[in-house]
Amino acid sequence: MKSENRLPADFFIRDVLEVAPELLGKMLVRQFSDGRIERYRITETEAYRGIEDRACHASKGRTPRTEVMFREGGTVYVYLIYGQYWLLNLVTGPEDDASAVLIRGIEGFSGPGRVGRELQLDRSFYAENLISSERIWVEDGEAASQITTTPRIGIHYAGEPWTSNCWRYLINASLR
DNA sequence: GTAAGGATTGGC
DNA sequence: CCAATCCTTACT
Repeated sequence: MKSENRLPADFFIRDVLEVAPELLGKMLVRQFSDGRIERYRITETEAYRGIEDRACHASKGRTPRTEVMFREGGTVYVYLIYGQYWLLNLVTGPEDDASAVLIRGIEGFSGPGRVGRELQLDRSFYAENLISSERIWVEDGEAASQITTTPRIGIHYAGEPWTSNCWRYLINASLR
């Protein structure tokens, strides 16, 4: 019952530009340490596409931090930003395709830092397997009826065409 | 060892 | 628009 609707690995082992928009409307599920299970509808995502994408962390090479992005899709990539926020990414594509989707918003919580805070993420979630994990996974949900796209946020340093690519996806034009 | 900078947020 | 905050990375 619990995992009936859990998305399989195949969902994530595709081009990040397909996965990122399709994640809108899906349910991000978190089982906390006290056993409480919460489900959050995904409302905003961003695609980071491989080593050529200058906005993608993997463009700086395979380091201890980015290593998980090079793995097969279906795992978690978390990292600490500004020394205070854990940002949640879902790795996509086949092995050696260093792409991932940044979860920028879930229903009730707007902004990637707030998502990580609500989900109580920390470094122990690095490389967590979304297919087998007992504390975080993704379930199917009602597809988004309308999707808005814009350039990605906070990557001014990346240069063209990366700063202009509309790789940010939102439900119902729910801009913040 | 030291310094620079960041896929943010919140406040002015 | 700007500062807080502190870990990661790239140097000296």
